[in-house]
Amino acid sequence: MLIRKPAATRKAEIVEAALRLADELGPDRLTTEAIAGAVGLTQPAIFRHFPTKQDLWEAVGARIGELMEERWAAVPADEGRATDRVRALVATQLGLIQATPAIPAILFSRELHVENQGLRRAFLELMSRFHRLIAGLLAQARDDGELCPELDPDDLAALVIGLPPGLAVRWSLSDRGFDLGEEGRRLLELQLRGFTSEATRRSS
Amino acid sequence: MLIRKPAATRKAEIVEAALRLADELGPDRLTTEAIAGAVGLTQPAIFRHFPTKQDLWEAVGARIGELMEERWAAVPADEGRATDRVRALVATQLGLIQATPAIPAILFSRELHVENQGLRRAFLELMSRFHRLIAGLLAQARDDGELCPELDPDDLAALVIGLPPGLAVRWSLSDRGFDLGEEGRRLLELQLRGFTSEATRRSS
DNA sequence: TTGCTAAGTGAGTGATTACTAACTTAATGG
DNA sequence: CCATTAAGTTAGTAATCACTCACTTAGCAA
Repeated sequence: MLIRKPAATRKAEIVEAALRLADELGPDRLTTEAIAGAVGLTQPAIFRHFPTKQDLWEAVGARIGELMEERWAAVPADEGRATDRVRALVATQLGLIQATPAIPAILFSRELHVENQGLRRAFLELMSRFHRLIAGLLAQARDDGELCPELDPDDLAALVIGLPPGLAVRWSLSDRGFDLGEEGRRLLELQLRGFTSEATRRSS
Repeated sequence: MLIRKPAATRKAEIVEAALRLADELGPDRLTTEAIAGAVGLTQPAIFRHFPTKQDLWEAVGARIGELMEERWAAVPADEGRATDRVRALVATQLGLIQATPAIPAILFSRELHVENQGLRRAFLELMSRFHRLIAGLLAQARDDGELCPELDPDDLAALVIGLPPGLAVRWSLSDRGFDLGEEGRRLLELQLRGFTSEATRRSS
């Protein structure tokens, strides 16, 4: 018959289905009916786990944050050159967008901006932390003589973190017609090369 | 009493209102009722001008394309250094996003991606033309000795056109808490500087 | 084995929304 | 000044959707 699962498990299933369907249908067209169907439940069952749809969006937002942090954490913190760690961190962002393509649309969706200011601020905080992380690594790279010393690591980091979403626009418009990770890595090389100090460039 | 306007004028008013409201309410929450209210008409009047809501979205999309082209065309084609024209073109993109902040959300919206593939392709074509435009200018700059000769202008252009949307994500998450144009121009300077050939950098 | 808890269902509701049909009247050209 | 055209209105409809409520039963602990 029907298998009942503990609430925590179901909640996770629902959030995951919501993320997938938000991509397939668009964040706006995401209905509780569609989610229920994907999970294999009736529509009212969703409301047992999330009293309102906004609660569901909140959980989806939190999940995206978790996914980001998980992937950052998987990048070893203290080995290799600082620039290599920047490469790895950017690669996680590209991989995340590829695995969960609804993310850019959700970041711009008004679920986040009009409906849920708190969540918007949470994402801003997350992005700021990522910014500081990258900026710190770039500062370290600069101190190691890898990067041009007169460039501001904060500004460089802004360019680096803008790269994945900037590329995602073209990826999205092209109907995902190219490999986001591959293209992103190639462009990041170019980006980092522009920051490189002449001494290092000659020596490597 | 009620002022009647020719269909062409009303259509333009409706599209403009839709663009503004798509930002305020989100592209998803954009209802014919809200548009009608903003234009000063009753809701069914919208359907006299646009038989279906999809026709309206198509017109909105076409309008965005027009706005882009208008602004590009305003950049003088044959004066100044090639890099200065790149600066001017990027500035138009930043200005457009600032003036019509719904654009990024619309680019990712499923109105465009699931509902209206033709429009998506039109935007891709528009972006490709912009890409070629920038790449051509960068190639020219390279030939003028302004840019490092071994860098591929196509890839450099990809970084340059990704800058405005990449920055728009942060702008949006920060609740538009900084000047997009100003920040964008500063980062573009940094970006271009990375592409600059050493000879030029020393001489300027 | 049994009794309790909570996951899930069936049936429904009010609000919203894209869209229609029949009618009205402002604007325009002759 | 009048007739025609077309912009706009009033009233309504079918569909969709978030959400509710009373009820059922799977799963677990004692």
